[in-house]
Amino acid sequence: MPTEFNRPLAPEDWEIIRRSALFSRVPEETVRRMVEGGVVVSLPKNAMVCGWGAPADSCFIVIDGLVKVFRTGEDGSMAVLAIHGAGRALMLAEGLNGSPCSASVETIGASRVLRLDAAALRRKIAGDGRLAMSLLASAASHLRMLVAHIEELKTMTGPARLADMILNLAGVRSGSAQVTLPYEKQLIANRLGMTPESFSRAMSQLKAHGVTVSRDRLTIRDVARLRAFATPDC
Amino acid sequence: MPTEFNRPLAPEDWEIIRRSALFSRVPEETVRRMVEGGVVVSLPKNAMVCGWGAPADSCFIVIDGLVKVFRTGEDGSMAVLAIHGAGRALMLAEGLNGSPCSASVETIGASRVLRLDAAALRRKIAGDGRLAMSLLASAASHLRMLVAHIEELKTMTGPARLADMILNLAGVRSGSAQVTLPYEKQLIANRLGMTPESFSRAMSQLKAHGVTVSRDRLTIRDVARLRAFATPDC
DNA sequence: CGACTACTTGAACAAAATCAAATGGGGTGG
DNA sequence: CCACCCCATTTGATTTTGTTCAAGTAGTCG
Repeated sequence: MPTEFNRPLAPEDWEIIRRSALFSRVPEETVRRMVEGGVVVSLPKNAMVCGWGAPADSCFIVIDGLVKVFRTGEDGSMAVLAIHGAGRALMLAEGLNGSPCSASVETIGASRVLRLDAAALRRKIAGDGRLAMSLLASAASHLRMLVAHIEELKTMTGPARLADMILNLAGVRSGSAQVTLPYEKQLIANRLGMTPESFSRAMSQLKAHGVTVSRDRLTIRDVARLRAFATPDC
Repeated sequence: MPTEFNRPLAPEDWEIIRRSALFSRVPEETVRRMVEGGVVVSLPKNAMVCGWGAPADSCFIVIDGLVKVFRTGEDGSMAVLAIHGAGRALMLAEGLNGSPCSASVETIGASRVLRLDAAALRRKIAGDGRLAMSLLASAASHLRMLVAHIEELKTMTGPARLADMILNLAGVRSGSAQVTLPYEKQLIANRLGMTPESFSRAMSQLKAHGVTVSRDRLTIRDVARLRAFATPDC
């Protein structure tokens, strides 16, 4: 368990938060009030941010690095629910109504997160409808992500899910593209709901659809073609 | 498309909403303000409440009956995300921040829902921190449900998911129990992420673990034994 | 009674997990 | 600098799981 280093919010961290998707449409003054009193926590790789079932007395905002949100079964199996980077909130809904953490969170690389006291946040919201609204918006986007995740799991095959993820990473509509896998393949595999072996085979299949792989760098020859494979109909 | 019958909120409907899990911990006056101006809509079976992608200018609360929340793929495939009964909110997060509906909702039997104007609700929240907090709590519970759903899909086999669902319906820790399936098996199958055929076979497997089936009535000989099958470890 | 729908069952097939064994870097200690 | 080890990844063979297609049963509603 390596040491964690804490300090108050520095200007460059403030900029990251200010610009994040979560707050980009919220008045600056409102954001400032929300993060007031927060502490920046620096964490090494594989550090636990919070554990399932624990009281969520803090909320977090990722400033830097990547974290995985996951559940573990009694048998030690793990299901990755999401992987979050800068600007994403963690344990927001839980912290705000005093419920226990619904999942565990760990860093997957050296990261910095802003820790906010849940009780203080609650007080601020009670007095600021605008802040409440922006947090509700955050919850809504979180919900949409989970819903999309479930839909994927229920309706797409493994290789299709992988293709879909790669296309999202590429973020391009047509032509060719270069993508770098943002983290270990094992983790991606779990996030996509498959074993590392299946992941590897799925990747092989994509080679037949214009994807070349070298290490963690992918080249998509024709984005439209790959999309046609990921979403056969429509 | 059969007619829908609308009328203002009657006292008996008020009681249902007042007592629902969503509002049971919220001050009565707050709840009253929230549902003020709402309209009760009576819907027949298989009526659409709202469709994916449409602007969510209304939020709903189920008063009576059951609705399914689902997504459809471009190819017509359907993925049931949840099935909700009395007291559950629909399109709450979406309505509150003006985003489009993230899923479709249809009744699966004659139902009544309370329709609330999203813009009006938004205004009320901005002025009432307590109301905001209770809605945030609702969003949180919704999140937890989806997270649990994803975990199930990723870590349990079909029969285990079915067993788990039955145990939840029974709501008993030990001994024996009687359960009535609350809706069509096809729908349950989809909700559990499998085909009707697989559902049927899964049910057969459970017979070997002390479950007898007759129509939509199940008898669990020993709850603990079934639980051991659903959650092999721990 | 007959048509319809929901459900069940069977057989063949497809997808993914599992078990087992290679491959291949990257980093460490010598 | 090099040999070696550790770990992630890949590949192969096999088994489990679940889907698909097809046929049959049963209850329901006209």
